[in-house]
Amino acid sequence: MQLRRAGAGTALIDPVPFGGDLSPLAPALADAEWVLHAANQDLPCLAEAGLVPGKLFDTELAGRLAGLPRVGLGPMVEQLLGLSLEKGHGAADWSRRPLPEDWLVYAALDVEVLVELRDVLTRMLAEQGKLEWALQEFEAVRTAPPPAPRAEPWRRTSGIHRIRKPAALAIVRALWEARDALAAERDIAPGRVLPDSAIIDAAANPPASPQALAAMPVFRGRAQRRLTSYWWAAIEKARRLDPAELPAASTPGDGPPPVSRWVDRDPAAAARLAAARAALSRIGSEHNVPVENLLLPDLLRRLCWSPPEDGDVAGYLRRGGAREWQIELLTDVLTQALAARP
DNA sequence: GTTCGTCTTTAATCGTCTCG
DNA sequence: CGAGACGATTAAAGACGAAC
Repeated sequence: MQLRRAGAGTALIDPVPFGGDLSPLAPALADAEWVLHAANQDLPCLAEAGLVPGKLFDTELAGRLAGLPRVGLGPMVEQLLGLSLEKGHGAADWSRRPLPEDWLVYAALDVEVLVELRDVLTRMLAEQGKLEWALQEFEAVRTAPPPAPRAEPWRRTSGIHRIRKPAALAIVRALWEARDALAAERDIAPGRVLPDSAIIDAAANPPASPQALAAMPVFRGRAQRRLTSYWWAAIEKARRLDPAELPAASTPGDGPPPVSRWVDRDPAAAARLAAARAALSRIGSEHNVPVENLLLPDLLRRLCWSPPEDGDVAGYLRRGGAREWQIELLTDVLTQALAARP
C-alpha cells in the first residue's frame, strides 16, 4: 500500500506481515482527506483491513464529472499535469516477496501525483459549477455499503450457459465448491486448481465412474490424477441430492429483462426508456457529463420498466440511491419521459 | 395418446472497450 | 488478470402442432 502526505513524504506499507490488519494506521489517517483513484475498487479492501476514510476525493470520478475523455490515472496526469507515468505492472504477481525495487518505485510514483491532481480537478469542477455534485458523489462512494457477496458465485463459471438441467447444475456447484475449498487451502487461484472448462465438461457429460472421470481431458492430467477421488466425491455428492436440493435451472432475476426484449415484451416501457435515454443524453452533453454518471443505468431501466404508480419520480430516485444533485437535475425531464407513448 | 419436429422465447454469452 | 457496460448473437428449453 502506498501512502503520501504533504510534508511527510511517501511511505510504502506491506500489509502481509500485519496479517491484513492495518487498523494501527487509522488514527494517523483519521483527520485527513483521502485522495484515491477509483476509490470504489479499493475502499472495500481497505475497510476489511480496518481503514475507513472520514473524507474522500476520488480523482477518477472527478475526471468523469469534469467531462474528461480519458480518466485513467496515467492519461489524466499526462493531460492535466503534463507528466507521463510509466506503464503499470498491472498483471504482475504482487504476492512475491521481496518485491523488486523497480516495482516499488512504480508503486510509489502512483501516489506522488494524486494531491496535485486533486487540486487541478477541484479547480476545473468549480469552474464548471460541478464541485457540489462531486462532493455528493464522493460522499456516496465513501458511505456506500460493501458490495453484497454474490448469492451463488458458482453460477459465474465460464461456460455455465451450456448447462441447463438442475442435476447437471448441481455437479457444477459441487465441483466449484470443492475447487474453491482446495484453492483457499492452498492459497492459489481457483482457476489454477481446475479450469472452469473442466467443471463444465464434467457436468455436461457426467462420468459414470472414477475411472471414466480420470479419462476425461484435464482430469487425466498429471496433477489431477492425484485428485480423482476428491473430484469424484464432489460429483457423487451432487448426484445424491434430493430433487428439492438441486439448484434452480435459472436465477429468477430481480430486475427488468434485457433491453433488447423490451419492444416485444412491453412497448410502452420501451418508449419510456427511449425517451428517458434521449433526455439524459441531451442533459449529459449539455453539462459535459457521461450519461452513466448522471444516473445509474440500472436505476434508469428499473424506473422505466415499472414507474412509480404515484408519479413520485424524485422519491423513486432517492430510494434507489440517486444523489440530490441528480434528483434535482433529472426529476422533471424523467417525469416527462415516463409519459412517452409508443 | 404418444412421439417427433419446428417455432418461439428466453437468457447468457460474445466481442468490444476501458480501467487498475 | 478481472471488472462493468453495451449491443448483437447464439444456444437451449419449452410450446405448439402435425403425424402416426
